[in-house]
Amino acid sequence: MARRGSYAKGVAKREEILTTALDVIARNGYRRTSVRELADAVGLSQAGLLHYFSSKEELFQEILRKRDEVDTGGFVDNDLEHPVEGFFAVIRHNSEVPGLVQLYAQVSTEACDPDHPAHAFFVDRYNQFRGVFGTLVRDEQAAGNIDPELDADRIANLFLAAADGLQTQWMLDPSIDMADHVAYLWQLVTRKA
Amino acid sequence: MARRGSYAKGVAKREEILTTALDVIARNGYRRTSVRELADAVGLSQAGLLHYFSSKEELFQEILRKRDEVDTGGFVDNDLEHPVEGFFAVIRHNSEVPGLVQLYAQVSTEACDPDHPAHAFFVDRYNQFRGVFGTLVRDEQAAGNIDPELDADRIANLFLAAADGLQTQWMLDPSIDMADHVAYLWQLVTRKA
DNA sequence: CGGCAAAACCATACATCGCTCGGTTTTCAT
DNA sequence: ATGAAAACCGAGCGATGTATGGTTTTGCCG
Repeated sequence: MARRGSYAKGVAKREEILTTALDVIARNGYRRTSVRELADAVGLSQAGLLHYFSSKEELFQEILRKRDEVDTGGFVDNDLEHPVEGFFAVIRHNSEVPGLVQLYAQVSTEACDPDHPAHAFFVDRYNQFRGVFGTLVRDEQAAGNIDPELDADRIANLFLAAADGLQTQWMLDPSIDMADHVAYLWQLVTRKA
Repeated sequence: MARRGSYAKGVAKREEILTTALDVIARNGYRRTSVRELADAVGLSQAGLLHYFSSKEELFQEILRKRDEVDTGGFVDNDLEHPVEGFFAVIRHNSEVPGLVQLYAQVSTEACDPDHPAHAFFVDRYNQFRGVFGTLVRDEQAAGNIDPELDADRIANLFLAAADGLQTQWMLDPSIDMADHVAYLWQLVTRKA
């Protein structure tokens, strides 16, 4: 009943774990990163780390959730001339944090399994993004920048899919420019030949 | 020096392993499938199975390589009125073998790590597909079906990316129609508004 | 045939993994 | 100051992928 919150030291440590874990993954790669290594990197035992995140998968999910918060706060909400520029900015930013991209790709793929603890998180995430991008397209249609005959929902899904799929291609061959390709897709959609 | 080939029994068993493994993965999911389970399913010990595939990852890579052979032989090479229809057919076929799609998504993502044994395989695979789809687009441009001003290579990459990304969305929400969305992207590219 | 090298296959063991359990130490509101 | 909860640990459990050193089976060659 008398539930007490986290101590100051606890919340700081939790934050330290999140940022340090991302560093370790970026350096060692997702596959070779174990809970023991992550615990060592922040000066904890494995059991000590698992006091904060009850499983490895929960820790990873939390890293990605934090990334989403930073991204939507820093890029998407800005008052840009063209709202889609915020989307491009996120993608450009991603190519500077390959460890995060790798982590995202790996976890989101694993979470396709309905039994995965982060399954619901990603289902919800994609639905949110579909909604946001769908209204973005509809706004551009209303503004006369996109042919109103086009299907906004399908276009939204295609953009999310292209962004995801380009990550795979970029990780396999970093000379692939993700933002450039997504911008070209936008050009394909907005062109009025 | 006197290297002898596989016995008849061996090649049959190898084939049985490939098909059975795919069944098991489709039923249990990629995450919950262990080498011991796969070995049991074909009546072998773990060591017996690893005589054919020196590692779990090599086995999975071999399943995907075989899938590619079947797909390109059965769909792409056909003399279709519109060659891109072969591409759509593969995607439609994929939605009937969710286990394979899950396996492909998982392994291709893991193989983004340069140290992964299947890394070179996937780098090569994507380069091949980029080439094939690029010439497909250029052919359509020559035939007057696609605006010759458009960048065939970028479009090819976008199609591969969309196909990959739609797999994630489809696995998270099977009501997403992958083939329909890719066909819509084709419509976006071929339209001459 | 018969022999014999290589393929097919197994029992066992090992290191590492994520995670649990029972405990001790540290924090901090009262 | 005190006591309850948070912070943290040592030890260990079950499962995993894989290496080792062997035995059995196959099928080419003389």
